[in-house]
Amino acid sequence: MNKHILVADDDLHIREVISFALEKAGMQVTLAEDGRQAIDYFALHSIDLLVLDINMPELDGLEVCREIRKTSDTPILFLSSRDDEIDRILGLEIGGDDYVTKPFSPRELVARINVILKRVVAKPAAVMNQLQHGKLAIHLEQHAATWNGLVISLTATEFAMLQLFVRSPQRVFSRDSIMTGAYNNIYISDRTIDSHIRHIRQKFADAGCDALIETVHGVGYKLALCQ
Amino acid sequence: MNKHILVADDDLHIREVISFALEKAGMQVTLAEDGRQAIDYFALHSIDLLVLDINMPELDGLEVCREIRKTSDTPILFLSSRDDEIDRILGLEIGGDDYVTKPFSPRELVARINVILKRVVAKPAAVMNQLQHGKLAIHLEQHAATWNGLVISLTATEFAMLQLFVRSPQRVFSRDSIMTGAYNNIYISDRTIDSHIRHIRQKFADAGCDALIETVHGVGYKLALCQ
DNA sequence: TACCGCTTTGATTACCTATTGATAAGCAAT
DNA sequence: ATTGCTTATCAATAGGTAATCAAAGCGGTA
Repeated sequence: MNKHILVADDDLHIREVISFALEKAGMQVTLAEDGRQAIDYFALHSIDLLVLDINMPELDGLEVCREIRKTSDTPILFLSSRDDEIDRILGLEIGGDDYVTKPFSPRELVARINVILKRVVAKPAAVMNQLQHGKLAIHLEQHAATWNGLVISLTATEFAMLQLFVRSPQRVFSRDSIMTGAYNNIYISDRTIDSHIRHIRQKFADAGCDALIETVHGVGYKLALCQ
Repeated sequence: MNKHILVADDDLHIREVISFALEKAGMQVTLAEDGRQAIDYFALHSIDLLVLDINMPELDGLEVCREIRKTSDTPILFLSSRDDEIDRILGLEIGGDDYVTKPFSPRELVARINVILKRVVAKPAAVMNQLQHGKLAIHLEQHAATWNGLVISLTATEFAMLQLFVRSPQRVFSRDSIMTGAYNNIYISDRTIDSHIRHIRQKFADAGCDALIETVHGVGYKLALCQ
């Protein structure tokens, strides 16, 4: 259960301080003197978290991170000496999880490591329950649509039809397939479909959106690009 | 109560880092992958604060802010990658409340968010057990509701139903889901639900609150925005 | 037991939506 | 331009849903 932390720093004193603090916090610590050692050790051991100094000769922390990230999502915490060094640590290319600037308090380092480690087992954040198509959004739970942030109230049937369109944005729906998809295959007149289309168009036009639904002559209707 | 934060960033890793940090700080977090999603989500949910990445494809954070500001004063905190972007943000017409430059420490972000939130509502941390939605408050321990400070006495069933609504504002509840959520899945007539809705509406109307619960024809009922 | 307040329900009315046919407008090929 | 077909529009109707109310059922209390 006690976590295995791999620490890479070229400064012996720092290594000692960190090692002492982490072991005191019940973690298993492995120390690397440079990036090369860290990468090699990582390849053959199961590590729960890496602590990487950015400023190391030869292979610096960022490069180590890049290398690690090719094969692993193991959390990485960076140590940096100056603020300007830490460009994009938390950003896209690198993929760090947090950073600490030197000088740091060992206690803070431990605290931050614990935070990151807890995250691994934490629940994923709530998923946004909406379908998106350009400026159009379908809010399933709220049973409502928005266009460019404007709420557009739809009746149950209109909502079902629009939802059908958004779920297959580029597809052309014949009136028959609308009957099957938005209703339960009940037969209704083609005029009924037209009528609902008209109402939907009207409501969106009122919100400033012309041309949400396009007519494909002789075939049916489809959702426009509507960006 | 626990605040609802909407975070928009196109970088998955950043979203994860932020989401974890904020949830750990007791906030409710919703993640958006782009500005469009954020705007549309915002339209139908009560959000206490937005975190917007400035650098997003399509609709960037500044544009999102501009859009939001047309209708709302909800605090906005920007994430920016470069310092030179920041001058414009704070100075000009945009209307952001703070900014954080990447890379940032999650802890710093939380701290700044808390500062902003406290500025908006300087409230004592005493009363914990209540749900809030605009002027409506559900006092769980007292088993009572208040609207705009006025106490509204509710029966047990009415209280259970209203609580269900407040826990998911703007969500549409079918009569069935009300039975499941507010009762214990016991079958009762649809008229019973109507009746309780009527009583709740009546009591709030007496307190000066019309349109607390909206009817979604053919679907069910939902709590109005009601700010 | 009788009372009282809350819950439940059926009946009635009011309201809203869906549907449709008629008519006008639009499109495409001759 | 004409013709034949497809789509748009509209208003009226049918059908379904919600609001309201009164009365009955239920459970606790005096």
